[in-house]
Amino acid sequence: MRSHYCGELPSLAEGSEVSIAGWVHRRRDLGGLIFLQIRDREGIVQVTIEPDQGAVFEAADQLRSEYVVAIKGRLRNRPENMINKDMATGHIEVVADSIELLNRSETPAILIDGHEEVSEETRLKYRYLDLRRPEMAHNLIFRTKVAQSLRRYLDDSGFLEMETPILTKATPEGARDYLVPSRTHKGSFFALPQSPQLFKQLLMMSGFDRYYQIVRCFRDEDLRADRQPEFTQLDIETSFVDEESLMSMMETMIRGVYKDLLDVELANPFPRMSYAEAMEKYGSDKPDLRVDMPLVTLDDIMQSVDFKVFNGPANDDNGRVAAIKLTGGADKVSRKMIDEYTKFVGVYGAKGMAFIKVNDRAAGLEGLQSPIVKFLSAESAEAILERMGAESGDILFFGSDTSKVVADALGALRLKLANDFELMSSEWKPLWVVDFPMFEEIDGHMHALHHPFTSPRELDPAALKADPTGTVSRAYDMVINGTEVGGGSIRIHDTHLQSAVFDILGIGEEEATEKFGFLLDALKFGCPPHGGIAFGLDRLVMLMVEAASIRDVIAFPKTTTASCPLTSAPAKVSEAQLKELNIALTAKKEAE
RNA sequence: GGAGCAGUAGUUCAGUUGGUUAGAAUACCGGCCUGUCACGCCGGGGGUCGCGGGUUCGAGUCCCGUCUGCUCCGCCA
Repeated sequence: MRSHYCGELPSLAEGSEVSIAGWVHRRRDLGGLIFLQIRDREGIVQVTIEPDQGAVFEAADQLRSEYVVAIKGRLRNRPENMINKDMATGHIEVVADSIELLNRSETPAILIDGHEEVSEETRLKYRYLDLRRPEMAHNLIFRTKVAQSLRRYLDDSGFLEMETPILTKATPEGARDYLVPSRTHKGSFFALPQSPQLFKQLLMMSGFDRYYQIVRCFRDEDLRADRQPEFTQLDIETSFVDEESLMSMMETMIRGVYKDLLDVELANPFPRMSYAEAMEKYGSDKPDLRVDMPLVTLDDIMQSVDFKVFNGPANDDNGRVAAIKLTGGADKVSRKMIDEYTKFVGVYGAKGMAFIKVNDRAAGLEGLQSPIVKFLSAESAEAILERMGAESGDILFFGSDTSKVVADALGALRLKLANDFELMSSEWKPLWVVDFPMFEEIDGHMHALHHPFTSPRELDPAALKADPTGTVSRAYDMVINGTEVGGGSIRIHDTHLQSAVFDILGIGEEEATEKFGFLLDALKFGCPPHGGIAFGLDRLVMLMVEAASIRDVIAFPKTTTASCPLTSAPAKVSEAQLKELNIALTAKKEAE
């Protein structure tokens, strides 16, 4: 039996008897000596075998990369010989007394050393090998420790971990559903949950006033570096609380996780920012406060500038002119880079991007280098520079379009500039974004910014209907370093208010009854005031381990086309299976 | 649905204006080396250039289509 993981060995005294088990990470022969590096989930340790060790030497001589072994031996300190400081166990070695070969291995398809990059495709196809790599093992172990820390806090605070259905009902709003055909009800479908939202609200109505669940959620939408079709949420709901106490608890929980795992003290309390301020200053509802480069609105100055690109949006209620300042950027940003940044903001809908290099702040218009300077009067130029706090050597980038395009374009450019010029501070910057609008009007249709069960501040249904877009909701998002790690709200617990919200969203009475009748019914039977939050566990872990991709914190993730190269899922099913489900496929390719 | 990048040895990549037998590193196999740890040195094996079509005397290279991976926009209440 194994007595220790490799990673634990440095804490043991020299001469300790140890027995380890794992894979041959690497083998080195030097003359008659054999060096083995043995790897398990916790680390790597060197095992040394000398030629006069007889049977042990014979056993070691058979070993190849990725063979599985169990080794008994004694610890020996060898600090003078250890060159590789990266190996955590570098100053010790195990002198083997016995080596047992547990299994052989074919030549691995991918290199596990980690000193060479392997393509994503290969890594996913041989994921079980990829997960042997120390980096991936670390990420996944870290993930379970995050979950442990979260559970510990919630359990200690009286929360009940409860399960909710995976086979459930399709929701009319929100993301595309993954559907599962029903065999017993031919032609009907289950949907996999996008979140346990309604079930957790029903649990509140049942009196389980503190609920949580670490739960898989499913959304059939296109993937991103931080988005998978199935992902894990820490889902929480509580009764008889307001947003203050809930946010306070959740902060404490997240501060605890950072303290436990990274020994980092996050701000106490987290700062708050309104949605309006976040959009205004950062062009985003998840501002990254590590970067100090706010968007500055210039509408009032640009209204009178004789240049349609500026005065158009400046005079339009839905338009905006704003700028950001890259301090000392005039010399660093070449013409070519400006072209690249212009292309970059083009992706967000910006039709162009004006800039001003401030070569000599004292020289007025003469001191400015820019294609747009000819449209500016000395007074308006001075007003812009004054507003921006611009000094000699700075460069300004302008956005002038609809408010949305300006926010998206300059918001993204701000982060790109910070990355390109290494302006990100290394601190952790958490905050709450609050005061979200209840609704958003898109193409004449009302949309819930959060979800349709979020309570508005305005509790009178009639008043809400009179001015839906003017209403602020009781929602809150937790944002850390520009990543939305969690979001929630106080919910509606009044059946009339819930009906009014459905009505505003264009969900008629009939549809509301069909889709959410059970919720509207339940609200009538003594629903306590309640609210909750859901954290994206994958994103939280990703942020904490600084992973570039969500795939690096999930054991078996999907590719960009939502498939799994390891199992070849999704896959075709037999005619018999389809027949049983009463499903006929129509889109047959002629190639088949 | 759209844009960009990539696909060549087990792996990571190079491959010029279209031109002889497609290279390197690493991994693997054999040999040498008694303190290596990305060791070093010598030798060896290893290729459906993603797939299909086209242009051409000749295509890894040019053109068209298609598939796959990654990133972004749309989408993700």
